[in-house]
Amino acid sequence: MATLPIVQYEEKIIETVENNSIVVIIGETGSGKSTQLSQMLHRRGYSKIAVTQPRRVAAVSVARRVAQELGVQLGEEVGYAIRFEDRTSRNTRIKYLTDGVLLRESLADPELNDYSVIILDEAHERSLNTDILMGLMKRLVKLRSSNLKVLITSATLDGDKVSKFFRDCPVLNIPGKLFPVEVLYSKERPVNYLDTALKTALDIHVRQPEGDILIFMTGQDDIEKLVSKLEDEVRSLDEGSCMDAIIFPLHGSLPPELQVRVFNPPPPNCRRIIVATNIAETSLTVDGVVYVIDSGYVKQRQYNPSSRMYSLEVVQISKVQANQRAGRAGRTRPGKCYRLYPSQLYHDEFLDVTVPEIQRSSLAGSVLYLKSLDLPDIDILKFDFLDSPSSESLQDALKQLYLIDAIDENGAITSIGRKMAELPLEPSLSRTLMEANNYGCITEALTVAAMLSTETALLPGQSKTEKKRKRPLSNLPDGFGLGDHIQLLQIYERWYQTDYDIGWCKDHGLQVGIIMYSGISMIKWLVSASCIFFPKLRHSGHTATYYLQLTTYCSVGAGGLFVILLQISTQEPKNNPVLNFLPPSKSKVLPPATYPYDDHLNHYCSHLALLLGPEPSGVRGMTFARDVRKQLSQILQKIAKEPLDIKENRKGEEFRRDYRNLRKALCVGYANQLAERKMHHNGYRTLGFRGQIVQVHPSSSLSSDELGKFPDYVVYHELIATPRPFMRNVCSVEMKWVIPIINKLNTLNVYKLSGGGMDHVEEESGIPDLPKKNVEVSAAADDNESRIQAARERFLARKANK
DNA sequence: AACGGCAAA
Repeated sequence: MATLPIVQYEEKIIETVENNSIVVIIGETGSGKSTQLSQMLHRRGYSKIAVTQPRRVAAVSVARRVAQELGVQLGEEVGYAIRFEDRTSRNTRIKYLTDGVLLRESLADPELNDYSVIILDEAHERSLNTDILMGLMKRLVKLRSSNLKVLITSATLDGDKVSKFFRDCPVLNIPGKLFPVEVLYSKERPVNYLDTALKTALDIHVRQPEGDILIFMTGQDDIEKLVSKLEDEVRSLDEGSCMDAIIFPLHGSLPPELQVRVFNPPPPNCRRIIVATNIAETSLTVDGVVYVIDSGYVKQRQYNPSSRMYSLEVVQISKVQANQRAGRAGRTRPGKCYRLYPSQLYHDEFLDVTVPEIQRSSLAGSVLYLKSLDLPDIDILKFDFLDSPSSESLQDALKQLYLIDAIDENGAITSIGRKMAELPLEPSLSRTLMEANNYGCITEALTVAAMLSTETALLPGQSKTEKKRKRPLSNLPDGFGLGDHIQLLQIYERWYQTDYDIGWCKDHGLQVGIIMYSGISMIKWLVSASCIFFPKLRHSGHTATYYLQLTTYCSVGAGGLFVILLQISTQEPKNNPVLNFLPPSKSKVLPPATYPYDDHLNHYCSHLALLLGPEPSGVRGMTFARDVRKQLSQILQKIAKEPLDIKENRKGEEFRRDYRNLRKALCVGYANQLAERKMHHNGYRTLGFRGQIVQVHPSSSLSSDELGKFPDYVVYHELIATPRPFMRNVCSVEMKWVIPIINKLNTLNVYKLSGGGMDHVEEESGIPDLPKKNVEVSAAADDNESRIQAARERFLARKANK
């Protein structure tokens, strides 16, 4: 601890913080900023300190580490708060939280008066939430200049910019504890970066002394190709000519038990070669890496506000990213970084900093959030961001919010919008929930919202053997052909009928997800699943017998958080290492009566977290949906004036063949995401400005009629160009529900929405200096008028046919 | 008939 570089700077840091409201800290990797800054300020007597982290695991593991260093019980003086889990108490003085949680807290108390210090950690990653927080902090220090200190940690290349943003606040540089990394550039950009990476890796393997190799690629496809090529090449090397090599793929859609394999130390005289996405850039740290091969590329999600479409593109990384990648080689000893691009390219073409997420995302949710804060002096279009999103993007957000009644025609937040902002959902889904309450289908709508929040519950398993196996999707409900929202609802209802049986998910090819337990919640789980102590777990009410097996354990993050993965299966495991792993005295019986909690076990478990999941791929599966649903219904109950009729779920009501009320609610909620089928084929045109021609995604459960035609109108959850434009997750709606929305589209006036109509200067000038957008509005209005006419005619024609 | 970088409330 004493060797952390930051310790020498304590006096300087404290002095600067005492004299300034905002301080930027440039803390390189290994400087100890995440664990030490909060403790220094705590020692200095600041009453309550919040430290934000962009990732949940980081918030938990750093808090755990700090509690350990201070010798206190986690959740007392030192605690953390992440979604679904608040481990703090009245005594908590240092609180680690995800930036999303702090944003939620500031909704309840915009001045965040609970805190005397707020530290925004990892601000250089420029996550959407951190950027909004930076804007808010700038205001807050003015309001609370006497009793609030803000610290922002960033990267070398970004520090001056952040300082400038905060009125030239002081910047402190804290060196890191990395070993030197020699950077080698290639002479030119390779034609085929996959082959070049292959050659470079083999060259290192054959010529260079021991040390693991980490290769940064862009995605799963390239990783799998490179892994198999590397395996072939390594196998064909002469026996004994060099050391062995073991090759691991590493990316987010890999099941966690395969992800954590890279943490196992390699056998003697064996080199690990890890082929990874940028998951290894920040989220996972592998010790022992000495050589990094950097392709210079990354896949980025991009939002285009004029087409309202997302795309996933391979782009050049930024200098900050390149340096972060290089740094991965110097964690345990001096290393080397092989950049597969020329040094000139790095200096001349690479952006200093990654394009912030706020400039790459749809902003409807963020704008609604800001509106709901009621900041009196703030015009949303002029909100002071470190990097502003384009005005087109902000206007897009305003239009969307207007269409779903979250703001009125003058851009002011409505009472509906206020309630929507309370829900941790995209605006269209929170609007759907509001409407569903009026139509008596809130129970179902909650489930739909929760299932859509998982994004990946229905994805098939990723491993090759999984792909060969035919997905038994045919056994799953089909949504009666009405669309994916209905199908997701039916799937969840089925799962509910099995009493949330994890085996059922597995049998039906659904992602289960990971449940993260720690501390007391983990002990509770251990007790309830006494299978740890008895290898057989009999699932109550069912005849099947499940077995639990410890598959692996490892430590992640700087705080030394231990993760155990347990696997549930219906096959009897060959061995059960759990019994060996637990302290011998506790490995027999733990009767529920001794809980809470056997001191020894409690102490033991306070340094453990447990990830439980049979075969999750990505963290978000069915268990996540269940957590989200519970959270949403709690929030809804809280903000409702009268008690709501929310049931845990409905059983066996599949006779509701048309789900009319639910689809009606969805139509209102997704008024900004409507599409109309083209006359003569199954393509759709999105309604609203600049209609896009799009197709229903082939994976959709939406079915066509006997003539092979899709419904005339659908709502969609997302537009994605991959690279052809698709609507992902669609639901059939009826024209008569759509007409009021089209009418509303006609009243849309961006000028007024963005507050321009209230701008005195422009009004008094008398010059009708209408922005271009107004021209667009009238053009769109004509367009819509003719479309309504056409729709009416078709409607009447169909009626006449019947 | 497509196919998914990483986060988070």
